[in-house]
Amino acid sequence: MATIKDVAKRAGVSVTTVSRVLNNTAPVNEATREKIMKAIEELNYTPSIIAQGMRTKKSKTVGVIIPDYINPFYHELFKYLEDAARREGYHVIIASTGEEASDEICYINDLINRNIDGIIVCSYRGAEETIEYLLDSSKKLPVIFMDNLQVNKPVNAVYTDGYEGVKTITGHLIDMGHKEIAFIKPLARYKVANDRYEGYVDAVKEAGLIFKQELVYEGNYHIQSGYDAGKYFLTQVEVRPTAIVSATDLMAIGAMNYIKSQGLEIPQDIAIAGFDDIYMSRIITPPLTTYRQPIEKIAAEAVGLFIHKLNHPSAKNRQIALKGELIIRRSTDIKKQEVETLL
Amino acid sequence: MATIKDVAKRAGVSVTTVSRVLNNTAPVNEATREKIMKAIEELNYTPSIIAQGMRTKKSKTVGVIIPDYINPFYHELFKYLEDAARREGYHVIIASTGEEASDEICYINDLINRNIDGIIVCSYRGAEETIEYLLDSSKKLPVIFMDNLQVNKPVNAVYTDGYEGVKTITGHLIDMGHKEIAFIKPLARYKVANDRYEGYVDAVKEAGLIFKQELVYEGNYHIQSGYDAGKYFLTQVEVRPTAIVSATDLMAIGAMNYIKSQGLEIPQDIAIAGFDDIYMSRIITPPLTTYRQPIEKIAAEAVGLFIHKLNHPSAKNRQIALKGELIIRRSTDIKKQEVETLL
DNA sequence: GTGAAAGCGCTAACAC
DNA sequence: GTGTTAGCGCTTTCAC
Repeated sequence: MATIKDVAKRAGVSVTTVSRVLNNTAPVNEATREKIMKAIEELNYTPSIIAQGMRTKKSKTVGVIIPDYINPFYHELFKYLEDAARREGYHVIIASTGEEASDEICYINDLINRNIDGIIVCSYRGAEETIEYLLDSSKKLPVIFMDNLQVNKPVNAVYTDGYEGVKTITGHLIDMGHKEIAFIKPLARYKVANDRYEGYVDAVKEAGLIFKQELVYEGNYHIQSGYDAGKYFLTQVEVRPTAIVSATDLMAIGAMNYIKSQGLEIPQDIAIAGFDDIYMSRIITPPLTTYRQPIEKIAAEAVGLFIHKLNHPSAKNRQIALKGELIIRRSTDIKKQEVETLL
Repeated sequence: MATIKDVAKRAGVSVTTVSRVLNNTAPVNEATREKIMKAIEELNYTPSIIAQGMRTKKSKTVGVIIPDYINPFYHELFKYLEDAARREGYHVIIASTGEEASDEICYINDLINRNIDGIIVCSYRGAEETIEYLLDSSKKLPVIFMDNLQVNKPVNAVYTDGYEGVKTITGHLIDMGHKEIAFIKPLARYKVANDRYEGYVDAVKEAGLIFKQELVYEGNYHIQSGYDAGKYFLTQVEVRPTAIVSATDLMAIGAMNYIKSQGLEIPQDIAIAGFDDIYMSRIITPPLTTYRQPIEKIAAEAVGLFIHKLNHPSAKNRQIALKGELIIRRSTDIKKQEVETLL
């Protein structure tokens, strides 16, 4: 690997000058510049990011904290995040969250002492301590939440408007003639979860339907809890709902599986809709109606927010709520295809 | 962030001594060691990996090249890879492969000048140039292939025995009484693909069945090509097969979708089996019979190989072929559950 | 417009 | 057992 010294020697100039043309940090004589460019070319030189980081305390790397690896939504999100970051010249290091809060904090520290330039936190649902630690870190480096946390401090955040989303999708079910609509609710700790819940409640109430607490099941984001929710709605409630809205696709798919296991038809016997639009949702039968999160845009905005905060550390934090899109498929609409042909 | 200097000052010793206790690189007086440990504790010091890398040319980071993000198998693999690497104190940086071979090489270079300590290549299916470049790089740093490439040079590799796997699964179908068994073949460029194909061919022949070329469809790993394969087998061949074996779960799922769209029943009208055991395979209906890749073990072995090569650069390269496991589900066996209850 | 020199935080000879 | 020193590859004053 050629170093800046090699380039300087070959071009017959000092390393300073080479650095200058590399970073455009001061005017350089055109002839000198050309000599240097030629040397760079010939030596196939690229500056060592490590050495740069040593001086500048920057690493052109951003840490991404992903809640659990269970939900494929995060895999997809991560991909777009990686793409968006790369387009800006950044690498991405993943930090999955574990069990022990203290381990997590160690891990975050580990990232920080790799001089990462910022942290993007995807829907963290772990320990309060870790959140606090992240909030604290955000004084020192950009921390972007892909979520709408219920915290007093106005953090930098980007997320899909869950209130609007669930309201839209519940409205769709109401339009389809359903009167008894159940909801699989996410754990209520954070605002993003409550937003979705409130979207459901308001849609039901505004349509003049009766809101029934027993039609709300609290899931834990895992597919199994969607399955359990399906079982609950089919066996434990007084009047069986004719439709189910789930706060995530994955739980909706879990519920579908229970319903199918009982020999019931979707959507004829019971309609079902999710939220996210993960890849799986179009593959399964019947394909799942859902509210698509604008995942690519979310990723781009998050990286944008990060870059902005990096360049303007004192800039006011922003919360960006993005609209998603209602995707109607067979699971709520019998007129749609039983199997998607465009995979 | 405290530095080694701060620790040295606080402990009243030189930085060298601190470095020594940090790295256990020379004996240190017990009393001195304790003083230093105390200072480290008090300052909450952790060494800067960047600065360490500056000297040692190591970064405690490994680059992972993932072929496409379409197949969820790679998401799952990546997770285990990350876990295994972390357990060894390594971070993982992802390098997805793109369209342009020259871009890819740039990207690999970019990783290398971040001083990554090695590269793990997952089933790369891209440009020949890139492979060459990687092979060339492997002279300088450990490169582990998670694949069995058809190259003359004996690389470091770990992979699931595809011959054995597909032979097992085809054998299972034969045991179930099938005589006309079709195969969705992967692109044949690399050994790993041909292994699977040969497993199919040998299973058919050894069972005394007639091998028919028209029952082999060449897919491109995407789900859509599985769908196309299903269509081909149902509409273009003389005698419709009663069973289909696919070289990947994803293509099997694509084929299932076509079959279901035609109103046929799986496995009654046609049985189908895959290879991989991705998460989706147990969620869909009917659940998919498959040959499970020992993904966690693959990841662990790959990281092990990497570490070993790092510590013994001149060690002979090894190819590790792992056995998988036949997972029988409803898609080939009517006696199994229509829907998995354990998600 | 250009260069010399210091220094980022660390490790590794080399001395003592 | 411990300290001094050089230097990894780069950026950045400060001179000229």
